[in-house]
Amino acid sequence: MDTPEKYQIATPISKYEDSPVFNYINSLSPIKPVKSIPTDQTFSSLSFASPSSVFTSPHINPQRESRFLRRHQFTDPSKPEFSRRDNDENTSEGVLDAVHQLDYLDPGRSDVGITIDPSNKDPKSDSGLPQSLKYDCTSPEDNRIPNDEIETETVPEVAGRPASHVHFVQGVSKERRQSFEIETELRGICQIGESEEAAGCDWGKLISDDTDPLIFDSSISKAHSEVQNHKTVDPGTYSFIATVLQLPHDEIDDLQKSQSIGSVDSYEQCETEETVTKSRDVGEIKETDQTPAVPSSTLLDKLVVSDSRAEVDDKKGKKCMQSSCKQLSIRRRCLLYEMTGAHKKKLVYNSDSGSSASSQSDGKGSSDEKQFMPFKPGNIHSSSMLPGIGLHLNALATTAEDGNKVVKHEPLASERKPMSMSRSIPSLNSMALAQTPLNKSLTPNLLEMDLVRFDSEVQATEDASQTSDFGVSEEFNHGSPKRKRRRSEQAAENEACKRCNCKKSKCLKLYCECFAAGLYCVEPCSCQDCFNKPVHEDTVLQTRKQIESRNPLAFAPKVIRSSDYVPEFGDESNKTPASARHKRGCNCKKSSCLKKYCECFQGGVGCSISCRCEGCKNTFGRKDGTEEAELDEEETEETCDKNSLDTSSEYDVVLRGEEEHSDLVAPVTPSSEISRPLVQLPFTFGGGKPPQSSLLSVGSSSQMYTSQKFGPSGFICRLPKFEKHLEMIPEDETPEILQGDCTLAGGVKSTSPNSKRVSPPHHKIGSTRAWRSGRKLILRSIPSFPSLNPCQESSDRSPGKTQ
DNA sequence: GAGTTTGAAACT
DNA sequence: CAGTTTCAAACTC
Repeated sequence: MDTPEKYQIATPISKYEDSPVFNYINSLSPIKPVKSIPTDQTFSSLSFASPSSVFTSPHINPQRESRFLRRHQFTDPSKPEFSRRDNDENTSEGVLDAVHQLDYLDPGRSDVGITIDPSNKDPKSDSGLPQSLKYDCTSPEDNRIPNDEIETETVPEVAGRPASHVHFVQGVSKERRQSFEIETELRGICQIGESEEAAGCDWGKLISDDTDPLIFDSSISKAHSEVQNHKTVDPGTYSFIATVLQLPHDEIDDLQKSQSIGSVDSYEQCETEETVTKSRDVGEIKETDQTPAVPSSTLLDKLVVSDSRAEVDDKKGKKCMQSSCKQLSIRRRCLLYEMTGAHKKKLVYNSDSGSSASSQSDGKGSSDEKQFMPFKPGNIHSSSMLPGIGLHLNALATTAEDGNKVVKHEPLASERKPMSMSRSIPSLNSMALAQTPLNKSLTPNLLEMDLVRFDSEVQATEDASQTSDFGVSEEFNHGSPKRKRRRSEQAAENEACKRCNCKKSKCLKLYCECFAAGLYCVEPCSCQDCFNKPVHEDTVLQTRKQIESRNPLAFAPKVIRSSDYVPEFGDESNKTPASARHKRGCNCKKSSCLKKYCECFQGGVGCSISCRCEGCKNTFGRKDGTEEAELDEEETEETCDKNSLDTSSEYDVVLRGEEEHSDLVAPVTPSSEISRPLVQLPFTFGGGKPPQSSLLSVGSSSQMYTSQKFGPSGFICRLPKFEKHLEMIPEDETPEILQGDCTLAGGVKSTSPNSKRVSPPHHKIGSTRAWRSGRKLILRSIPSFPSLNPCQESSDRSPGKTQ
C-alpha cells in the first residue's frame, strides 16, 4: 500500500524535527524518520501540497495516519482544480472520482506525478509521468493511499509552511512508512503522548506553527491570484473553519471524525460521486487533522482568504465555470459536508470504530452523497452570489439556504439523514463567516456586524451542531432523540436559513430577522418591498449604521454567555447556572417566558435580573434564579405537553441545558453540572485523547453540527455551545490560540472601526468563564476570534448592560 | 393558510 | 425613561 517512497517524498520534515512532537514521535517510532529522501520530486510535490493538507495539524496526523491518506483524498477537492487546470481536463467530476485524487496530484505538476510514487505500486509512477501516473493511480485501491500521500505531499508547495507542516506530518508518516501498523501504533502513542506530554508546550508550538502555515496559506493564496491556490486553499479553509467551529469539545474521536468529515466534505464537493467511497474513508479516516489544530485566528484568515479567493475566482472568469463553481461550492459545501461527515463519523464510531464504520459510512455516504449532490448547484449559485454580496452573511445564508433547502428537504424528508442536514446548516454559518470577508467592501462596522453575526450564527450553528451531535449520538445510541432532532432540525433550519416575511419594514429594521442577523434577504424570504438585498447594499449599510448609532449592540448577539454576564449580572449568573443570558432581557407578560415570544427562551437562555418578565417560567432559568436543572424538569414537563413537534421545544430545552453544559463532554446530563464539565474537558484532553483535546474540543463542535441536523434547537445550543467549544480549549493551548485569535480578533477589530460593537459572541464564549475565572482570559481571547473583538467584548458588555 | 397573540423594535 | 405604536414572528385554529 504505502510505498515507503511516497512517504519519503514527504521529507520536508526538517522544520518539525525540532518540534517536540516530532521528537516525541521519533522516540516512539522504532523507525526513525527518513528525512533524506526528499528528491526534487518530493519538493515539487510539496509545492503542490494542497492547502488542506496544510491545515492538517501535525498533531492530528500522528494520531491517524490512515486518515491522512484518505484525508488527503478529501483534500483532493482543492487539488482537482489544479489537475483540471493543468490537464485542462474537463473531465466530469464523476469520472474523476477515483482519478481525482491522482488528478489532483497530477494537475499540480508533472513533478508531482513523479512524486506520486504511487507509481511505486505501478512502475508507471516511477516513470514520473504525472498524468500517466495519476491515471495509473486512479486504480481505486492502490491509488487511494498513494494519492493521499501524494496529495499530502503536493500540498506543501502551495504554501511553503503548510507544506512543511504537511511534511512534518508526512514525515511522521514516513517514519511510519515502513509499516502503517507502526504508524497506527505511533498514532495512538503520539496521541497519548501528546495529550499527556506534548499537550502543553508541544501542542502550543505545533498549533502555533500550524496556524502560521495556515495564515501563510491564506496570504499566499491571496498573493497568488492563482486560482488553483485559492481553490485548493478554500476547501481546506472551509473545512478547517467548519472543523474549528465544529470541533468544540470532543475528543480526538470527534476531531478525527470531524476532520475526516471535513476532508470528505471538501472532497465530495469536488466530486460528489466519490463521496461514497470517501464517506467510507471518512469513517475510517477521520483524518482531517488540519482543522482541529488550527486556531480561530487562522480560521479568520482563511475565511478572509477564501472570500478574496472567491472574488478572485469570480473575476478570473473561472477558467472552468465548473471548476470555479466547484471551488466555491466546495468551500461552502465543505462546511455542510463536513457537518454531514461528522455525523457519519460519529455514526461509524458509534457503531464501529474501524472497518464496520466504513460499511456504515458507505451506506450513509450514499445517502449523503445524494444530499451533497444537490448542494453543488446551490454552491454554484452561492458562488455567483458571492461576488456581488459584500456585507452580509447572506451570501452564505443564501448558499446555505440553497444547501439547506436541498439538504433539508432531502434529509428532512428522510429523517435518517437529518444529520447531513443539520450539518449543512452549520456549514451555512461557516459559509457566512467565510463570506464575511467579502464584507470588507462594507464599512468596518458592517464587517463587525457580519462578524458578530457570524459569530452568533456560528455559535448557534455550533450549538445546534452540538445539540445535533448530541442528539445524533442519542439517536444512534439511544434513538430517543429523534423527536428532538426533528425539532432541532427545524430550529436549525430556521436559524440557518433565516427567512423573513416583512411587509412594511422593507427588511431594513430589526423587525426583519434577516436584517437583524446581518443577512440579506434571500429567495426563501417572502418579504415585500425588500431593500435588504445586495442591490441595495448602500441603503442597508446606512440603515445599519443608523440603527447602530442608536444602539451599538443592535446587531450584537442577543444572548450573551454567562462569563460576560458574570461581571454584568454578577449575582444573576450565580443564580442561574445558565451559561448565557439575554443581552437585554425579556419583557414577557403573557408567555411566561415559555414560548419563543420570549427572546430568552428562544435563545435558550434563562431569564436574568435584566428581564422584566412577569410570571417567568423560563425553563432555561427563571428570573428569580431557578436554575436550569429545575428548568430542565419543568421543561421536560412542559415540553412534554407538546407533541413530537412540540417536543422539539422540550428537546431543545433539554439540549439546551444539556448541550450548553454538556456540549463538549457528556451530553448526557442535562443538569447544569454538565456545563461545567464541558469546560473541564478541554483541559482534561478528554478521553485520554491527546492534548489535541483543545482542537479536539473544537472538533467536537463538529459533532455539534451533526447533531444540529437532527436537532433543532439551533437557537438553544447556538450560543452556549459555541462558547463552550471555545472554552473547551485547553488553557495551555489557548494561549497560543488566543494569540492567534487575538491577532485575528485584533485584525478584525482593527477592521471594525467601531469598538462599539462588541461582538456579543464574545459573551457567549465567555459564558463559561464565569465558572472558571482562570479561563476567562482564554475565553476572551477565543471569543474574540469569532466575534471580532475580545476587546470589544468588554466594551460590548458595558453597552449591552446599558440596555 | 388565515387569523390571533405576543413582545421586540421603533417612535414619541 | 416611559408610554405608545408598529411590526413581524410565533402561535392557534
